[in-house]
Amino acid sequence: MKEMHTTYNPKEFEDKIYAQWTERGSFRAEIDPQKVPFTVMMPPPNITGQLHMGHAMDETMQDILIRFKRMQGYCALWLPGTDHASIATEVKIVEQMKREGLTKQSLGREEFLRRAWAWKEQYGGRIVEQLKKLGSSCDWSRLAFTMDERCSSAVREAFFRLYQKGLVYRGDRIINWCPGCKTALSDAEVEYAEEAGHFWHFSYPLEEGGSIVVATTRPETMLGDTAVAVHPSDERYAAYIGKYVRLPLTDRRIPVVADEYVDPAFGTGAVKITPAHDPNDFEVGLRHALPVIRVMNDDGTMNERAGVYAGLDRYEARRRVIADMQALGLLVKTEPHAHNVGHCYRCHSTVEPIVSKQWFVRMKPLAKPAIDAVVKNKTKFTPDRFAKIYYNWLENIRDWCISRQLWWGHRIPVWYCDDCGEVICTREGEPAVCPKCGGTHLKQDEDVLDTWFSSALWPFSTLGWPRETDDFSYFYPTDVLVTGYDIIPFWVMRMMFSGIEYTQKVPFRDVLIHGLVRDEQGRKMSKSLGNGIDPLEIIDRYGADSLRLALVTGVAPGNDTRFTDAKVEASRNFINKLWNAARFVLLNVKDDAVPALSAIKLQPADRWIISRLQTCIRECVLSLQKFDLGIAADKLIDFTWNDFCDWYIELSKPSLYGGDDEKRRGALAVLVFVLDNVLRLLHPFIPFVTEEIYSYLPGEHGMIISAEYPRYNSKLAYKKEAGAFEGIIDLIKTVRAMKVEVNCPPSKKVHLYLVTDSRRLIGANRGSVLRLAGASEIDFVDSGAAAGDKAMSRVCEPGQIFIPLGELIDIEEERARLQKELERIDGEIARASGKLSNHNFVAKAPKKLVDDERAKLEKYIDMKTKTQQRLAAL
RNA sequence: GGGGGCGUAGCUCAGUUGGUUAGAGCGUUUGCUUGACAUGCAAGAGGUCACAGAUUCGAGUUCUGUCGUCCCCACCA
Repeated sequence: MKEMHTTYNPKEFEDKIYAQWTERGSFRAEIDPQKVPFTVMMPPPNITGQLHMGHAMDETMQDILIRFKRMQGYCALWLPGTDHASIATEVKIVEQMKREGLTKQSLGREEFLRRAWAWKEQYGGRIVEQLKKLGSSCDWSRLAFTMDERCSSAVREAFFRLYQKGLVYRGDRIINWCPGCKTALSDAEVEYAEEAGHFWHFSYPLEEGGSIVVATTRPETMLGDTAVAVHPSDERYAAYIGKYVRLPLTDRRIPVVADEYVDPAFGTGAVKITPAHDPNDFEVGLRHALPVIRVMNDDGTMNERAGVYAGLDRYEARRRVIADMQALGLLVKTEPHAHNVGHCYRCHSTVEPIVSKQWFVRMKPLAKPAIDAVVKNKTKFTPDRFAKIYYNWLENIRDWCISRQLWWGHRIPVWYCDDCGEVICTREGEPAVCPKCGGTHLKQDEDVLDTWFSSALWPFSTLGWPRETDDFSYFYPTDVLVTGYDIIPFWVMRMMFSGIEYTQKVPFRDVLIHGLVRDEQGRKMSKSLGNGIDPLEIIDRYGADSLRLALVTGVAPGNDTRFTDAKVEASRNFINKLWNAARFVLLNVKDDAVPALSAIKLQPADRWIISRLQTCIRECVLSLQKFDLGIAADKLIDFTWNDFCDWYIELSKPSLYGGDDEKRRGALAVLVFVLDNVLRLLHPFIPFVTEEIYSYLPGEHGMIISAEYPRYNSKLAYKKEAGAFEGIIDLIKTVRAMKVEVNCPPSKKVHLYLVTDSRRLIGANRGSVLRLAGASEIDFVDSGAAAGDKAMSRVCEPGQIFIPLGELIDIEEERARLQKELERIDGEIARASGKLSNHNFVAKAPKKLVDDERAKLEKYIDMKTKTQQRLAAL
């Protein structure tokens, strides 16, 4: 039999084991009608991305669930993939081209796309390799990409269906325009941040004399003003309604209109209306049939409609407008004003609301069924409070702008007829002839779709939809989606309504939401702060298992967590403990044949640990089923370290070294049995080290990844025996504490005198008690007198302990200690009898609770008597 | 303006449907080269569960309010 290394060194086996899993196809989900499928779709990381802690946590949680279900016998599919990340990737490629002195325009669309694909080939696989280092057991044979053929045909089909149903439309609307990326953005892609700005009050002269003062934070937009609005019931301005204003800096004549939108209490109570550059103004403009004058170009400079300001950057234009207004004596005042400014989530440029012709998805009809599905519990959020956030989004949703003025992405499958203007959307192929006029001058829409349009189809596009593939019919709908709360609006919500709309089924039954991984000080990890911790570096230092465990312990679903080296070290220490426990077991096994559990006579300690194991299995499986990964991990660590290592292994030593071969073989059988269970229980959390240790276990067995997950076995619960055995543990702990109290060195053996009813049980565990309590002899006596006058005493679960300590003990100190103990016992008696004298408690509380309380009271009364006797004897 | 989280040991956090003496890791105190492990072992110290009410036989847990703190959404120019 091969021997384990003396120290836990993950580097020696993690890569090797991953290769073994891959070679054996352990991750591959083969459709099996006999099995129940369990499917998880990996949130596809961006091809531009590098693995960060957020991914590491997300992947770890998914891998835990997948490995757990796989071991439970499900046909577990974890489907991996990457996202083309339209805007993020295009930004990177443009940057790269810029360094070479190239632009999109100079290169042309075709050449640009060729470079983009080359870029994808070069970097798109990087994150996939990083995922493997974590131990992710995904089915790489099904690796998907949002722009591969499968996903692209799903996008085409989805768009076509929406078009047929009139759920997509093209129109001029105010959208968020990013002058940096030169594309439209959806509402979700804008991030707001408070900035110190100014509020400029401008005086607009009325045609008939007098003036009206408006306030603005974006003076340059006044060049596109087409009205001034006041509240209809605002008396101050009642006389001006219907009159005209001469818009300064231009020669335009614009009306004063009345609109409910204006808040008379804010600012001057008069608002300049710029329909082309403000969403609210746009609405006002529609109500009053105002012209829409767009004064800005796509790159953030002013256009020819801005007159003398044409060609200036928006901020330069702002300065000039202010200066010119001041020169005209029309700048009434400037006041500081903090306001929220929208920024592009990719390049962080200040976003401009601009009127523009874009494609939109009509959201109202899609949102309703998506809300209902969660209300009706077809899809369940964990923790469920996130359902509220989901509702909140969907209930207030506006139409989704899906066109992007980019090249990298799914081109909008719409053609325009140059001859008659007909708009053509086809299910597949490229139309050659206009169905309306027969013309052949057809041009495809220049724009691509929002990246999230294809991600929204992820749970089924990856399985072959719209074709009725075997994968699709077997694995869909998926079971659980694991993701962070920050992308509920981007992704979760959109998958929900898309899944329901296209497949008539919710795309997943559960959504497990986790929080953010923060740095040691609780700050969000970010590139700009430079406070990100590289998971790969942590893996290099501690191994993937330690990282994984650190990411799930002490974490509650949905809550943010801080990542610290100390946490990884704690996990590493645990794994080291497990490693050494295994080493202990296996060193003792040597080349012996280990008997089956059923073939040996179980000792009390054996039944105790086996019973504790059953409890652990039950609680662990229950927690995993509820997605309480942190709790499950805690229970496993606690059982392994405390019950198994600190108690059972120590308890087994007298059997192993006592010279009784039957006992030795019995202890070995139990040690191997428990170790085997512990490894399988822990495998989803720390797959590498459990696989490695498993390979050293005696007997014929395959790999742990395909082993069965432990199941609770009521026949092995041994409730009564295990309960009784707790008394032995209490006895040992009490003796240990007694020795420490009097500074008796652990190496000095003491003589125990016990007054107890549990002579048989203690007798059966005599060796363990002597060894673990550090005692030389045990005598069962009827009273403490046998221990002599100068003895100390304590009451424990099985009875009363006396230890004659001769000169080692100070009578006065012991008396004081007993006095203190008596006070504590009195407190307990008061508490218990108080509870029991409460008629309501006795009458209304469950019977078991009342009985327990009575038993406790009796125990304390007994303890009090014994302690008092001891005090008197001193 | 709307919604949500958090406030528990020195620090970071768990705490399942209300029910023994409120837990863990780290830190800390004392002792220990105990035939797997000092990445360890044993024994400890350390908590008015933010505050005030309410419900209940019983509240860290449920409800109401207050304070502090963080986040998301909306975006009154």
